[in-house]
Amino acid sequence: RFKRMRGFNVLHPIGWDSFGLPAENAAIKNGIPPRQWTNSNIQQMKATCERFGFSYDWRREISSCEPDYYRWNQWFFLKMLERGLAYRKLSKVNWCPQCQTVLANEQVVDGCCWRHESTAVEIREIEQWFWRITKYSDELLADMAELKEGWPERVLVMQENWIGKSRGARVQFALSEVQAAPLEVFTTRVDTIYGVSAVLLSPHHPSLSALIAGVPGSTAMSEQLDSMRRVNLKAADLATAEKVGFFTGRFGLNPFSGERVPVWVANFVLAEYGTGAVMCVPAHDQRDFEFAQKYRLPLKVVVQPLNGTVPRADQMEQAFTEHGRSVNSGPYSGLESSAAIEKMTADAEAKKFGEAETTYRLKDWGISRQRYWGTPIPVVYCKKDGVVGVPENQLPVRLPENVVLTGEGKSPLANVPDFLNTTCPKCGGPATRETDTMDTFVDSSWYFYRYTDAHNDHAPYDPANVQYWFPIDQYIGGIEHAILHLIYSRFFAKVMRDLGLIQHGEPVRRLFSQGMVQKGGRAMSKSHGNVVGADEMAQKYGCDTARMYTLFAAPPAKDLEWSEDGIEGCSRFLNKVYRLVDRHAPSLHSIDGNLSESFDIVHASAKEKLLLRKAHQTLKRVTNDFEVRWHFNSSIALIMEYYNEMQAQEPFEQDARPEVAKRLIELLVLMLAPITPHICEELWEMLGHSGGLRRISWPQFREDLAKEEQFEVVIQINGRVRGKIQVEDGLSDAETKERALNDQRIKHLVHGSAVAKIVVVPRKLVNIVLR
RNA sequence: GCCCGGGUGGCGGAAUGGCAUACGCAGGGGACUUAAAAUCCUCGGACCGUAAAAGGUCGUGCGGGUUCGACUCCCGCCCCGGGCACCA
Repeated sequence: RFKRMRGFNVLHPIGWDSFGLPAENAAIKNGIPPRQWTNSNIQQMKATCERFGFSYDWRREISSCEPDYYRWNQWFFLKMLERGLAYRKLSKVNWCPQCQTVLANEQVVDGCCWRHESTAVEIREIEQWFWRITKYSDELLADMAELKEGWPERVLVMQENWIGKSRGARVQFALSEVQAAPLEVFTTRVDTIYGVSAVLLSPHHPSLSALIAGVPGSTAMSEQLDSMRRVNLKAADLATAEKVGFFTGRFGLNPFSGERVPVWVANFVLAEYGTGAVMCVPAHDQRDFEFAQKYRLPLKVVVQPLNGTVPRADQMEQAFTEHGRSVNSGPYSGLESSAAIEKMTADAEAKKFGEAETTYRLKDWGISRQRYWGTPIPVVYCKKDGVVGVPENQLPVRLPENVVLTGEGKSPLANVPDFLNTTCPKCGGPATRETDTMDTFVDSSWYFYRYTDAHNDHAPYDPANVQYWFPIDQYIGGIEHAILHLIYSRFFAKVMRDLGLIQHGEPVRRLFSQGMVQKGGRAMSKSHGNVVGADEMAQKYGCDTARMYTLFAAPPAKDLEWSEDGIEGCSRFLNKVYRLVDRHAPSLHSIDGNLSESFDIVHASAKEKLLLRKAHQTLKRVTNDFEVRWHFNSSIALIMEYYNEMQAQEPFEQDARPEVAKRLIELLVLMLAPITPHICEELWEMLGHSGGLRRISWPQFREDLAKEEQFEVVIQINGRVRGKIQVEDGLSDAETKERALNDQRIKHLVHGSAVAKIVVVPRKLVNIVLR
């Protein structure tokens, strides 16, 4: 509303992210079909939005569970399939036994489901569809430079960590006694390789069983391996779990030094990162240090601090992990760490036992869900042609209704023969449909583009519309979206750009992370069951009061423990404003309150001056609070102060011309209009205006009206306030100083002391520093 | 462990190096009223001081620093919230 008053063409849309598990679970619990349950919720929420006057553009309303929306999810899927961005593979997945479905990596929190905080995620092997978000890892990282201005730093940091780029080298350790492919390790500190005491393998390392076969004691080792693999701790516990390992009986050869080093299995080596094998350098890695201490592996110092001495191996209490200078490192001794890394990597490449490599923590996005209430994946399986995408002209693949929902670990769609059995688009022979549905984060990854063209039935949107509106000027959302939704959306924009649909690569220019509203110390949410109904508040106090109070309670960036203490104050205030207007409206009804550009405050009465100044000073700060700072609570406080001043000057119409009196009241109403639109419409009409506030501009701030003639200057002695004087504008520093020193009380206090210095801040303060 | 936020009256919070506690809530006192509601006026950081004033000292998580002057900037801690976490 404020931006519209400022003359902007504002697109303020609304839509319903309406697919997903909660609807399905509620349907199972209550015996209502998900669509019915979902749509009745939408009706209710829509009524609330309308009641509160949120001024959404309802012509652009969308709902992701409708075929006219989700067909475009399917369309994007097919585009990705064509381009090799969608692929299917048997993979270990996170499985939530409560949800009975797969979770994306992003949906696993502390080793548990993001919805079921106490349910540990299991690992299962299932055929899954993936989207190749990792193809964009570098770009997702690099383009964050564009977002530095408009995005909160913490969100960027979280995304950067999530992508987790690290540069290093992959180095081969040949096995010394067996005929087998060399072990490959990934390291970011190849400069420490002369300090290697062992090669450590993950318990899940693929060549492990072949490696230990035939080694004495291999049966015991297999048992030990089995138990290590079974341990399925929460990620958080994993980080603090005790380090355990055993020697495999095999040896590898350090390609740089030629040294023979033992190969160990260690529980803390991650299988899914790098190569699943690392080099163990106890002197320069804290984890290796702890492991080596426990198993008495040798410790060899190969890096020393730049301005220190070589620490004695037997006196080290922890690993020295920083960069420094190489020592005991053959031909590389004496090089600084970064130079050593560069040279050793180059040499490894030249001698073909290693190469530079960059790894990422980001993994491809698994989008298959074994549940009903989502977008069907538009693929059929044919005995002859294999995996075949559904042709575009057959979209949407409709989600069948009247399906028996079981909530058990496979998609209910597999039990719907009419859906399941189809013909192959290629050969016309019998085929079956994919029965998994898409992760609902697909729905929310591109929905905002649809707002520009919500009813297009031959494309997700007309690129020309997107060209006009995008990138989004201002996106608002909770911090919980920092990684999941906001990284998927950025990925989607890049895919759409590569499809030639859009010109830009970043969908959101400015992001505002609002605080979470809490109740009883937890985020207010349906799943916690601690939601305070907005309708009840509106019922009791009116929706303008409710709107005002939610803005007044705290700045929007802040988390807020919800309480309705204080809403009475907003209610009282709006009543006072109403009475003020009601009091003056009859006499001012037919007056033109538009002060001309040439209106000169010099000729105004004292009361006119006082109130016009207050009004325009308020206007200046309120405008800034709305536009720049987003501190709606303090803008409301300012408007209250302005009202208080008007109230204190009553009856001001006696000392103010009617057009001035009217303008003063109009300014109050206009500043409140974005906050409490309904009452302001009424007040505006009472003041004699027809046609409503719809096309009324935000009032123009006038410096000349806001300007003070007199200023209160604080007099300090040694930084403590000791007096105040009134000075007129334009008084020189010297004169201000003079006046301050002539003040009776100051004279008295300064008397007899030596003045070391006097600081004058024009129109504000004089500080007299006594020695 | 690392990275972000945050810590101000009884409460929500204000103050972008210049009068700390604006605005509002709750509370005390008063006016109006037969009474209540509503409304209006008024007082509220702590301590010392005073018959009451006037004054004074301390005070924005703790300890230092920079500055004429610090809630604000710098350094070091503590506590709370969030994120990442055996990523080699």
